[in-house]
Amino acid sequence: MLKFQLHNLCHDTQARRGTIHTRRGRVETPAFMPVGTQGTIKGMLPEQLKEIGVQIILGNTYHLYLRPGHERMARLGGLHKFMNWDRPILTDSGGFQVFSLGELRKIDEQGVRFQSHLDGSAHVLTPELSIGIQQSLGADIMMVFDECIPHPATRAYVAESTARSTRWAQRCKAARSDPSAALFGIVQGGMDKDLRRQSASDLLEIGFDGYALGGLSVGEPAEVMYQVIEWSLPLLPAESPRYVMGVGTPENLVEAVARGADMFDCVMPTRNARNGVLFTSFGKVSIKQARFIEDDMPIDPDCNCYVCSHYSRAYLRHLYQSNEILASVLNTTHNLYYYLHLMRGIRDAIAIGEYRAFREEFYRKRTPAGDGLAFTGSV
RNA sequence: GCGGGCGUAGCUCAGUUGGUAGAGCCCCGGAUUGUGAUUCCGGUCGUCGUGGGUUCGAGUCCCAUCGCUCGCC
Repeated sequence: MLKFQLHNLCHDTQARRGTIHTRRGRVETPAFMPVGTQGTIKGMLPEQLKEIGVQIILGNTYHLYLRPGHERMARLGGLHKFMNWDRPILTDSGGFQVFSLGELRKIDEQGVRFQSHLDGSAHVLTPELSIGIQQSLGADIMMVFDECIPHPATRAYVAESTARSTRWAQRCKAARSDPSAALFGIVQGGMDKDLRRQSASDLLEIGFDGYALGGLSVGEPAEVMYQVIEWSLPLLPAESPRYVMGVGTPENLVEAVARGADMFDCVMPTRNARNGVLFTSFGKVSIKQARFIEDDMPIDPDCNCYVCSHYSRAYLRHLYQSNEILASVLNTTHNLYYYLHLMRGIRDAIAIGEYRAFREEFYRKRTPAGDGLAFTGSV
Protein backbone atom coordinates (compact mmCIF):
# COMPACT_ATOMS: atom_id res chain seq x y z
CA MET A 1 0.00 0.00 0.00
CA LEU A 2 1.63 3.15 -1.18
CA LYS A 3 0.54 6.09 -3.21
CA PHE A 4 2.74 8.33 -5.26
CA GLN A 5 1.58 11.74 -6.27
CA LEU A 6 3.45 13.69 -8.93
CA HIS A 7 3.38 17.47 -8.55
CA ASN A 8 5.79 18.94 -11.08
CA LEU A 9 7.89 17.88 -14.02
CA CYS A 10 10.94 19.84 -15.11
CA HIS A 11 10.71 20.96 -18.73
CA ASP A 12 14.49 20.93 -19.31
CA THR A 13 15.35 17.65 -17.63
CA GLN A 14 13.64 14.52 -16.36
CA ALA A 15 13.54 15.93 -12.84
CA ARG A 16 10.24 15.61 -11.02
CA ARG A 17 8.74 16.47 -7.67
CA GLY A 18 6.21 14.35 -5.84
CA THR A 19 4.92 12.94 -2.60
CA ILE A 20 5.02 9.34 -1.47
CA HIS A 21 2.21 8.43 0.92
CA THR A 22 3.22 5.57 3.18
CA ARG A 23 1.23 4.08 6.02
CA ARG A 24 3.34 6.15 8.41
CA GLY A 25 3.20 9.43 6.63
CA ARG A 26 4.46 11.30 3.64
CA VAL A 27 7.78 11.67 1.97
CA GLU A 28 8.40 14.63 -0.30
CA THR A 29 10.53 13.72 -3.29
CA PRO A 30 13.23 13.88 -4.49
CA ALA A 31 14.22 12.60 -1.08
CA PHE A 32 17.41 11.56 0.63
CA MET A 33 17.20 8.78 3.20
CA PRO A 34 19.96 8.57 5.80
CA VAL A 35 21.22 5.09 6.53
CA GLY A 36 20.60 3.69 10.00
CA THR A 37 21.82 0.16 9.60
CA GLN A 38 21.62 -0.99 13.19
CA GLY A 39 18.54 0.81 14.43
CA THR A 40 20.24 4.19 14.72
CA ILE A 41 21.62 6.92 12.53
CA LYS A 42 24.98 6.81 14.27
CA GLY A 43 25.30 9.66 16.74
CA MET A 44 21.90 11.24 16.10
CA LEU A 45 18.78 11.49 18.23
CA PRO A 46 15.44 11.08 16.41
CA GLU A 47 14.51 14.64 17.41
CA GLN A 48 17.64 15.96 15.79
CA LEU A 49 16.91 14.07 12.58
CA LYS A 50 13.43 15.55 12.47
CA GLU A 51 14.82 19.00 13.16
CA ILE A 52 17.07 18.61 10.15
CA GLY A 53 14.13 17.52 8.02
CA VAL A 54 14.71 13.79 7.73
CA GLN A 55 11.48 12.24 6.49
CA ILE A 56 12.43 8.59 6.19
CA ILE A 57 15.39 6.47 7.21
CA LEU A 58 16.89 3.11 6.27
CA GLY A 59 17.19 0.04 8.40
CA ASN A 60 18.93 -3.18 7.53
CA THR A 61 17.58 -6.70 7.40
CA TYR A 62 20.83 -8.62 7.71
CA HIS A 63 22.23 -6.63 10.62
CA LEU A 64 19.05 -6.50 12.68
CA TYR A 65 18.35 -10.16 11.98
CA LEU A 66 21.75 -11.10 13.44
CA ARG A 67 21.41 -8.68 16.32
CA PRO A 68 19.14 -8.30 18.19
CA GLY A 69 17.07 -10.69 16.01
CA HIS A 70 13.86 -9.97 14.12
CA GLU A 71 11.63 -12.14 16.26
CA ARG A 72 12.84 -10.41 19.38
CA MET A 73 12.33 -7.10 17.60
CA ALA A 74 8.75 -8.07 16.83
CA ARG A 75 8.14 -8.99 20.48
CA LEU A 76 9.52 -5.60 21.45
CA GLY A 77 6.99 -3.90 19.23
CA GLY A 78 8.93 -3.38 16.03
CA LEU A 79 11.79 -1.21 14.91
CA HIS A 80 9.92 2.10 15.08
CA LYS A 81 9.12 1.70 18.74
CA PHE A 82 12.48 0.15 19.49
CA MET A 83 14.40 3.14 18.16
CA ASN A 84 11.80 5.79 18.91
CA TRP A 85 11.28 6.80 15.28
CA ASP A 86 7.68 7.33 14.19
CA ARG A 87 8.26 8.36 10.60
CA PRO A 88 8.61 5.93 7.68
CA ILE A 89 11.38 3.35 7.57
CA LEU A 90 12.63 1.65 4.46
CA THR A 91 14.57 -1.55 4.99
CA ASP A 92 17.24 -2.91 2.76
CA SER A 93 16.77 -6.61 2.15
CA GLY A 94 20.26 -7.82 2.88
CA GLY A 95 21.05 -7.75 -0.81
CA PHE A 96 23.87 -5.30 -0.31
CA GLN A 97 25.48 -7.63 2.22
CA VAL A 98 25.55 -10.30 -0.49
CA PHE A 99 27.96 -7.90 -2.13
CA SER A 100 29.80 -6.37 0.81
CA LEU A 101 30.35 -9.50 2.87
CA GLY A 102 32.15 -11.03 -0.09
CA GLU A 103 34.04 -14.02 1.22
CA LEU A 104 31.56 -14.75 3.95
CA ARG A 105 28.75 -15.88 1.69
CA LYS A 106 27.70 -18.40 -0.94
CA ILE A 107 24.91 -17.83 -3.42
CA ASP A 108 22.59 -20.43 -4.90
CA GLU A 109 19.07 -20.47 -6.28
CA GLN A 110 17.54 -20.94 -2.87
CA GLY A 111 19.23 -17.92 -1.34
CA VAL A 112 22.48 -16.87 0.26
CA ARG A 113 24.40 -18.73 2.91
CA PHE A 114 26.08 -16.20 5.18
CA GLN A 115 28.65 -16.67 7.81
CA SER A 116 27.90 -14.12 10.50
CA HIS A 117 30.60 -11.46 10.71
CA LEU A 118 29.83 -11.29 14.42
CA ASP A 119 30.35 -14.87 15.58
CA GLY A 120 30.92 -16.94 12.45
CA SER A 121 27.60 -18.76 12.78
CA ALA A 122 25.97 -19.96 9.55
CA HIS A 123 22.71 -18.48 8.26
CA VAL A 124 20.73 -18.84 5.07
CA LEU A 125 18.95 -15.73 3.92
CA THR A 126 16.25 -16.40 1.36
CA PRO A 127 13.75 -14.06 -0.30
CA GLU A 128 11.06 -15.45 1.98
CA LEU A 129 13.09 -14.96 5.14
CA SER A 130 14.16 -11.47 4.08
CA ILE A 131 10.54 -10.42 3.66
CA GLY A 132 9.64 -12.12 6.93
CA ILE A 133 12.34 -10.16 8.70
CA GLN A 134 11.37 -6.87 7.09
CA GLN A 135 7.77 -7.40 8.11
CA SER A 136 8.82 -8.28 11.66
CA LEU A 137 10.80 -5.08 11.81
CA GLY A 138 7.72 -3.20 10.71
CA ALA A 139 9.24 -1.62 7.61
CA ASP A 140 6.97 0.75 5.73
CA ILE A 141 8.84 0.15 2.50
CA MET A 142 10.50 -3.21 1.98
CA MET A 143 13.04 -4.04 -0.68
CA VAL A 144 13.18 -7.31 -2.57
CA PHE A 145 16.10 -9.57 -1.76
CA ASP A 146 18.60 -9.29 -4.60
CA GLU A 147 22.26 -9.56 -5.38
CA CYS A 148 24.12 -6.30 -5.69
CA ILE A 149 26.46 -7.36 -8.50
CA PRO A 150 30.13 -6.42 -8.19
CA HIS A 151 31.83 -4.39 -10.89
CA PRO A 152 33.42 -5.37 -13.11
CA ALA A 153 31.69 -8.66 -13.78
CA THR A 154 31.39 -10.77 -16.93
CA ARG A 155 28.26 -10.28 -18.97
CA ALA A 156 27.42 -13.95 -18.42
CA TYR A 157 27.56 -13.52 -14.67
CA VAL A 158 25.53 -10.31 -14.74
CA ALA A 159 22.88 -12.02 -16.87
CA GLU A 160 22.73 -15.06 -14.61
CA SER A 161 22.65 -13.03 -11.40
CA THR A 162 20.06 -10.59 -12.72
CA ALA A 163 17.75 -13.40 -13.81
CA ARG A 164 18.12 -14.98 -10.38
CA SER A 165 17.36 -11.67 -8.65
CA THR A 166 14.22 -11.43 -10.77
CA ARG A 167 13.11 -14.89 -9.63
CA TRP A 168 13.86 -13.87 -6.06
CA ALA A 169 11.82 -10.70 -6.57
CA GLN A 170 8.85 -12.83 -7.56
CA ARG A 171 9.28 -14.96 -4.44
CA CYS A 172 9.52 -11.81 -2.32
CA LYS A 173 6.25 -10.55 -3.66
CA ALA A 174 4.61 -13.92 -3.01
CA ALA A 175 6.03 -13.96 0.51
CA ARG A 176 4.56 -10.64 1.52
CA SER A 177 1.70 -11.24 3.92
CA ASP A 178 1.20 -7.67 5.13
CA PRO A 179 -0.15 -5.62 2.23
CA SER A 180 0.10 -2.38 4.20
CA ALA A 181 3.89 -2.56 3.86
CA ALA A 182 5.06 -1.41 0.44
CA LEU A 183 7.46 -3.53 -1.59
CA PHE A 184 9.92 -2.23 -4.15
CA GLY A 185 11.52 -4.20 -6.95
CA ILE A 186 15.20 -3.68 -7.78
CA VAL A 187 16.46 -3.41 -11.34
CA GLN A 188 19.82 -5.06 -11.84
CA GLY A 189 21.69 -5.77 -15.09
CA GLY A 190 25.08 -4.33 -14.33
CA MET A 191 26.28 -1.72 -16.80
CA ASP A 192 24.56 -3.47 -19.72
CA LYS A 193 21.71 -1.68 -21.44
CA ASP A 194 19.91 -4.79 -22.64
CA LEU A 195 20.15 -6.55 -19.31
CA ARG A 196 18.85 -3.47 -17.53
CA ARG A 197 15.93 -3.32 -19.95
CA GLN A 198 15.20 -7.00 -19.46
CA SER A 199 15.35 -6.65 -15.69
CA ALA A 200 13.05 -3.65 -15.67
CA SER A 201 10.47 -5.26 -17.90
CA ASP A 202 10.48 -8.50 -15.88
CA LEU A 203 9.96 -6.56 -12.65
CA LEU A 204 7.15 -4.51 -14.18
CA GLU A 205 5.41 -7.68 -15.12
CA ILE A 206 5.55 -8.87 -11.52
CA GLY A 207 4.40 -5.47 -10.34
CA PHE A 208 5.71 -3.52 -7.37
CA ASP A 209 4.82 -0.39 -5.39
CA GLY A 210 8.00 1.28 -6.53
CA TYR A 211 11.19 0.48 -8.39
CA ALA A 212 14.82 0.86 -7.54
CA LEU A 213 18.06 0.79 -9.48
CA GLY A 214 20.54 -1.45 -7.73
CA GLY A 215 24.11 -2.38 -8.47
CA LEU A 216 25.27 1.20 -8.95
CA SER A 217 28.16 3.06 -7.33
CA VAL A 218 30.07 -0.18 -7.00
CA GLY A 219 33.27 1.20 -8.47
CA GLU A 220 32.23 2.22 -11.98
CA PRO A 221 33.05 5.74 -13.22
CA ALA A 222 30.36 8.34 -12.52
CA GLU A 223 29.70 8.79 -16.23
CA VAL A 224 28.91 5.10 -16.57
CA MET A 225 26.55 5.30 -13.62
CA TYR A 226 24.77 8.31 -15.13
CA GLN A 227 24.45 6.44 -18.40
CA VAL A 228 22.88 3.43 -16.70
CA ILE A 229 20.46 5.69 -14.82
CA GLU A 230 19.59 7.45 -18.05
CA TRP A 231 18.86 4.14 -19.78
CA SER A 232 16.96 2.60 -16.92
CA LEU A 233 14.68 5.18 -15.33
CA PRO A 234 12.60 5.84 -18.46
CA LEU A 235 11.78 2.12 -18.52
CA LEU A 236 10.00 2.46 -15.19
CA PRO A 237 6.43 3.70 -14.76
CA ALA A 238 6.24 7.46 -14.29
CA GLU A 239 3.52 7.01 -11.70
CA SER A 240 5.75 4.97 -9.36
CA PRO A 241 8.57 6.21 -7.18
CA ARG A 242 12.04 5.50 -8.53
CA TYR A 243 14.82 4.88 -6.09
CA VAL A 244 18.51 4.93 -6.97
CA MET A 245 20.13 2.79 -4.29
CA GLY A 246 23.34 3.63 -2.53
CA VAL A 247 23.88 6.96 -4.27
CA GLY A 248 25.74 9.11 -3.62
CA THR A 249 27.80 12.26 -3.67
CA PRO A 250 26.00 15.61 -3.88
CA GLU A 251 26.91 15.73 -7.59
CA ASN A 252 25.50 12.23 -8.07
CA LEU A 253 22.19 13.31 -6.52
CA VAL A 254 21.89 16.41 -8.68
CA GLU A 255 22.62 14.38 -11.81
CA ALA A 256 20.36 11.48 -10.92
CA VAL A 257 17.48 13.84 -10.17
CA ALA A 258 17.97 15.38 -13.61
CA ARG A 259 17.51 11.87 -14.99
CA GLY A 260 14.29 11.25 -13.11
CA ALA A 261 15.23 9.79 -9.73
CA ASP A 262 12.97 10.32 -6.70
CA MET A 263 14.75 8.63 -3.82
CA PHE A 264 18.29 8.06 -2.63
CA ASP A 265 20.14 6.61 0.28
CA CYS A 266 23.83 6.64 1.02
CA VAL A 267 26.18 6.23 3.95
CA MET A 268 28.35 9.01 2.61
CA PRO A 269 27.14 11.94 4.73
CA THR A 270 27.16 9.90 7.94
CA ARG A 271 30.27 7.81 7.42
CA ASN A 272 32.32 10.67 6.03
CA ALA A 273 31.23 12.83 8.95
CA ARG A 274 32.69 10.31 11.36
CA ASN A 275 35.87 10.29 9.34
CA GLY A 276 36.26 14.05 9.35
CA VAL A 277 35.00 14.87 5.86
CA LEU A 278 32.38 17.59 5.62
CA PHE A 279 30.16 18.59 2.71
CA THR A 280 29.73 22.24 1.84
CA SER A 281 28.28 24.33 -0.95
CA PHE A 282 31.78 24.75 -2.36
CA GLY A 283 32.83 21.13 -2.15
CA LYS A 284 34.01 18.70 0.46
CA VAL A 285 36.43 19.61 3.19
CA SER A 286 38.63 17.43 5.36
CA ILE A 287 38.31 19.06 8.77
CA LYS A 288 41.40 17.27 10.04
CA GLN A 289 43.73 19.34 7.91
CA ALA A 290 46.24 21.47 9.78
CA ARG A 291 45.16 24.63 7.96
CA PHE A 292 41.99 24.76 10.07
CA ILE A 293 43.79 24.79 13.38
CA GLU A 294 43.04 28.46 14.02
CA ASP A 295 40.22 28.96 11.54
CA ASP A 296 37.40 30.69 13.37
CA MET A 297 34.98 30.46 10.42
CA PRO A 298 32.03 28.07 10.40
CA ILE A 299 32.41 25.06 8.12
CA ASP A 300 30.22 26.65 5.49
CA PRO A 301 29.39 30.35 5.88
CA ASP A 302 26.32 29.79 3.71
CA CYS A 303 24.97 26.99 5.90
CA ASN A 304 22.24 27.56 8.46
CA CYS A 305 22.65 24.35 10.40
CA TYR A 306 23.09 24.20 14.15
CA VAL A 307 26.77 23.41 13.81
CA CYS A 308 27.58 26.20 11.39
CA SER A 309 25.77 28.72 13.54
CA HIS A 310 27.59 27.77 16.73
CA TYR A 311 30.99 26.27 16.04
CA SER A 312 34.22 27.07 14.25
CA ARG A 313 36.32 24.91 11.98
CA ALA A 314 39.04 25.14 14.63
CA TYR A 315 36.72 23.64 17.24
CA LEU A 316 35.51 20.87 14.96
CA ARG A 317 39.09 20.04 14.02
CA HIS A 318 40.02 19.99 17.69
CA LEU A 319 37.17 17.63 18.52
CA TYR A 320 38.11 15.35 15.65
CA GLN A 321 41.79 15.30 16.54
CA SER A 322 40.94 14.66 20.17
CA ASN A 323 38.76 11.73 19.21
CA GLU A 324 35.80 13.23 20.96
CA ILE A 325 32.33 11.71 20.54
CA LEU A 326 30.94 15.16 19.85
CA ALA A 327 33.02 15.32 16.68
CA SER A 328 30.90 12.54 15.17
CA VAL A 329 27.70 14.11 16.42
CA LEU A 330 28.40 17.60 15.10
CA ASN A 331 29.93 16.44 11.82
CA THR A 332 27.00 14.13 11.16
CA THR A 333 24.56 16.88 12.07
CA HIS A 334 26.16 19.18 9.54
CA ASN A 335 26.49 16.64 6.75
CA LEU A 336 22.93 15.42 7.07
CA TYR A 337 21.70 18.99 7.15
CA TYR A 338 23.69 19.64 3.98
CA TYR A 339 22.17 16.65 2.21
CA LEU A 340 18.63 17.36 3.38
CA HIS A 341 18.97 21.03 2.54
CA LEU A 342 20.25 20.12 -0.89
CA MET A 343 17.19 17.96 -1.49
CA ARG A 344 14.88 20.68 -0.24
CA GLY A 345 16.54 23.08 -2.65
CA ILE A 346 16.10 20.59 -5.47
CA ARG A 347 12.39 20.16 -4.70
CA ASP A 348 11.83 23.89 -4.46
CA ALA A 349 13.61 24.49 -7.74
CA ILE A 350 11.56 21.85 -9.53
CA ALA A 351 8.41 23.32 -8.03
CA ILE A 352 9.04 26.67 -9.67
CA GLY A 353 10.43 25.22 -12.88
CA GLU A 354 13.99 26.28 -12.17
CA TYR A 355 15.84 23.04 -11.87
CA ARG A 356 18.24 23.83 -14.68
CA ALA A 357 19.24 27.08 -13.02
CA PHE A 358 19.56 25.34 -9.69
CA ARG A 359 21.88 22.77 -11.19
CA GLU A 360 24.04 25.46 -12.81
CA GLU A 361 24.28 27.39 -9.57
CA PHE A 362 25.18 24.21 -7.73
CA TYR A 363 28.19 23.68 -9.99
CA ARG A 364 29.11 27.36 -10.14
CA LYS A 365 29.70 27.48 -6.39
CA ARG A 366 32.05 24.54 -6.35
CA THR A 367 35.74 25.23 -6.55
CA PRO A 368 37.70 23.17 -9.07
CA ALA A 369 39.43 21.01 -6.49
CA GLY A 370 36.21 20.50 -4.59
CA ASP A 371 37.96 22.34 -1.85
CA GLY A 372 36.76 25.12 0.38
CA LEU A 373 39.93 27.15 0.43
CA ALA A 374 39.11 29.51 -2.38
CA PHE A 375 35.99 30.43 -0.53
CA THR A 376 37.79 31.24 2.69
CA GLY A 377 40.50 33.48 1.34
CA SER A 378 39.67 36.17 3.86
CA VAL A 379 40.36 33.92 6.82
C1' G B 1 77.33 3.96 50.90
C1' C B 2 76.11 -1.19 48.84
C1' G B 3 73.35 -4.11 45.32
C1' G B 4 69.85 -4.58 41.09
C1' G B 5 67.16 -2.54 36.83
C1' C B 6 66.65 0.96 32.97
C1' G B 7 68.41 4.89 29.40
C1' U B 8 66.59 3.46 21.28
C1' A B 9 61.44 8.47 17.14
C1' G B 10 57.58 13.87 20.46
C1' C B 11 55.31 9.50 23.85
C1' U B 12 55.17 3.99 25.27
C1' C B 13 58.38 0.42 23.93
C1' A B 14 60.56 -4.03 20.29
C1' G B 15 65.25 -5.04 18.60
C1' U B 16 66.74 -12.75 17.83
C1' U B 17 73.70 -16.10 18.14
C1' G B 18 77.30 -8.52 16.86
C1' G B 19 75.77 -7.29 10.06
C1' U B 20 75.04 0.72 9.89
C1' A B 21 67.33 0.53 13.48
C1' G B 22 61.39 -1.11 13.91
C1' A B 23 56.04 -1.07 15.96
C1' G B 24 51.91 1.38 18.21
C1' C B 25 50.34 6.17 19.53
C1' C B 26 51.04 11.40 18.10
C1' C B 27 51.66 14.53 13.86
C1' C B 28 50.81 15.34 8.19
C1' G B 29 48.03 13.77 3.76
C1' G B 30 44.44 10.58 1.19
C1' A B 31 40.22 7.16 0.67
C1' U B 32 35.11 6.24 1.77
C1' U B 33 28.53 5.65 -2.52
C1' G B 34 21.44 -0.08 -0.54
C1' U B 35 27.60 0.87 6.75
C1' G B 36 31.66 -5.94 8.41
C1' A B 37 33.61 1.73 9.47
C1' U B 38 35.69 5.06 16.62
C1' U B 39 37.36 1.96 9.49
C1' C B 40 41.24 1.66 5.77
C1' C B 41 45.76 3.40 3.00
C1' G B 42 50.13 6.37 2.66
C1' G B 43 53.94 9.80 4.68
C1' U B 44 57.53 12.81 8.10
C1' C B 45 60.49 11.93 12.43
C1' G B 46 66.31 8.87 15.19
C1' U B 47 73.98 12.19 16.79
C1' C B 48 70.40 4.07 19.70
C1' G B 49 72.46 8.84 27.33
C1' U B 50 77.99 10.24 26.84
C1' G B 51 83.30 8.90 26.15
C1' G B 52 86.62 5.13 25.21
C1' G B 53 87.79 -0.12 23.84
C1' U B 54 87.29 -5.07 21.19
C1' U B 55 85.88 -6.23 15.99
C1' C B 56 86.14 -6.13 8.92
C1' G B 57 81.57 -4.43 11.37
C1' A B 58 78.66 -2.49 18.00
C1' G B 59 71.79 -0.51 19.73
C1' U B 60 73.77 -5.52 20.78
C1' C B 61 80.25 -7.38 23.86
C1' C B 62 84.01 -4.84 27.52
C1' C B 63 85.56 -0.39 30.57
C1' A B 64 84.47 4.32 32.36
C1' U B 65 81.05 8.10 33.15
C1' C B 66 76.24 10.81 33.60
C1' G B 67 70.99 10.45 34.53
C1' C B 68 66.55 7.97 36.25
C1' U B 69 64.61 4.15 39.26
C1' C B 70 63.96 0.01 42.91
C1' G B 71 65.80 -2.53 47.20
C1' C B 72 69.09 -2.71 51.42
C1' C B 73 72.02 -0.19 55.03
